[in-house]
Parts: sequence; C-alpha cells; structure tokens
Amino acid sequence: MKNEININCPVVNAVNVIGGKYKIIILYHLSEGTLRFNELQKRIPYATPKMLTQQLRELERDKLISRTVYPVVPPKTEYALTDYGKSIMPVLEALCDWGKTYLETPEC
Amino acid sequence: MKNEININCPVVNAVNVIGGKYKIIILYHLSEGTLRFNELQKRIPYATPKMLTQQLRELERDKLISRTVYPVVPPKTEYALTDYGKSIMPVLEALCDWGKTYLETPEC
DNA sequence: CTGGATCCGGATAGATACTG
DNA sequence: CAGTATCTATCCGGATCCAG
Repeated sequence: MKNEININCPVVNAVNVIGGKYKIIILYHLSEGTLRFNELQKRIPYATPKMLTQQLRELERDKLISRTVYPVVPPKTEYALTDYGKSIMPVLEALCDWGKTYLETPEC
Repeated sequence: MKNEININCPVVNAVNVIGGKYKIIILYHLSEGTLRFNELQKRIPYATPKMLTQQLRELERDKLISRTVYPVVPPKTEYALTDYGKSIMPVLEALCDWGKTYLETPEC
C-alpha cells in the first residue's frame, strides 16, 4: 500500500489497513471460518493467485490474519482471522447490510 | 472500476461501489456537509486533482454524491451526499470506530 | 483564480505458465 | 496444493496546460 500517510484520522488509518483491492472480501470470507488458499481462490475467483498472495501477506503483516503452514504433502496452508482481525467484523456487517438493503442483493 | 462482477454477494457489491482508491475518504468528508472541489483537495492532500475528479465522477455516476456547478466567476462546484449516499454513513461510522479503538488515533 | 483536462513515466494488476 | 515467474495491460502520480 502506498499513501500510508497518517493524518491522525481513524478513517484514513482504517482504509490504509483494509483498503487493498481484495482485503475486505478476504476478511469477509475468513469471518466465516478458517480457509485454505484454494478455498479462498474459489470464493474470490476474479482475484489471481498472485494478487491473493500479495493481499494475504499484507493482511498477515498487519496482524489481521494468521497463516499456518502444515509441512505435509500435499501442501496445506490455513488462513484465519486473528482476534484483532475479528475486531473488524462490525464494519463488515455494516457493509453487508448496506449491500443487502441498498443494492438489492438477497444473499451473502 | 474493474471487476464489477456481481456474484450476488452484498459485500462484493458494496466494495464495487465504494472500493475506489479515495471514495471512502471522500464520502467521509462529505458526510460532514457540502464541500467544494478545492475544499476536498485540502482535506485529501495526497489525492491529485486528477484522481479526485475521477473518483468524484464515479461516485456521481453511482448516485452517491451530487455535483452542482454554479456558472459564476470564479468557478464554483459543490459536491454533496445524496440521500442514497447518506445511507452508507453507518458503514463510515463503524470504520471510524474501528480506526479509533484499534489504531489508537484520537480524533477524526 | 477555480476546476478541471492532457500527457507521460513509473507503479500496479492481470493472464498464463510453471514449480517445490 | 500453494504459490512464483514472466510478460503485458492498465492505472496512478506529477507536471503542465486550459476554459470560464
């Protein structure tokens, strides 16, 4: 992310953390439980693996999600919200409500 | 905006509308009242005029804001939230609360 | 002088192929 | 399965220019 200019505004700070191209969607899917990389890919098909990896790494760096690699064959990597990441769920719910009510889409 | 793929998820739809680079910040500033172009520029100094214009036009196209041009000299253009745009304020408040509580920034 | 538009170079995202 | 690598297309930022 660029423009990580802290002008002491919480909205700006929040956007700096969750404003990445697919971050809100990733957090939203992870809010329903732990997911593996390819499960996220299926849920966000328009994000390429490269972008998914990049956004996941940034979310991990910002402590919103955890990444657990199991040293098995075939590879297995699980992504989950941290407690900190879970703290953003009210925002996701507000966004979902707005999407439901005003964009007339029935289901999540 | 690209990726305006409606997969019938309200969060995806919401992100399609407000996911632009400066849209949340613009909406946030306009939530406090009507602003002129250069007033928005002052509040969002890291957005170039070009980007500001682009994002404002997209928000206008999506009916979240209104643009009123007064044919006077010097030019005067006012941007304001529409009623539809105001409906997103709960999301902005949730985001602001999250920013305040978890990013430890005192003021808006 | 405000509220933009235009042009260009660098950064970012997408498509596809490939690997440990 | 979970990513990389590479190449291309698109977007963003900065400077400049322009009309009312």
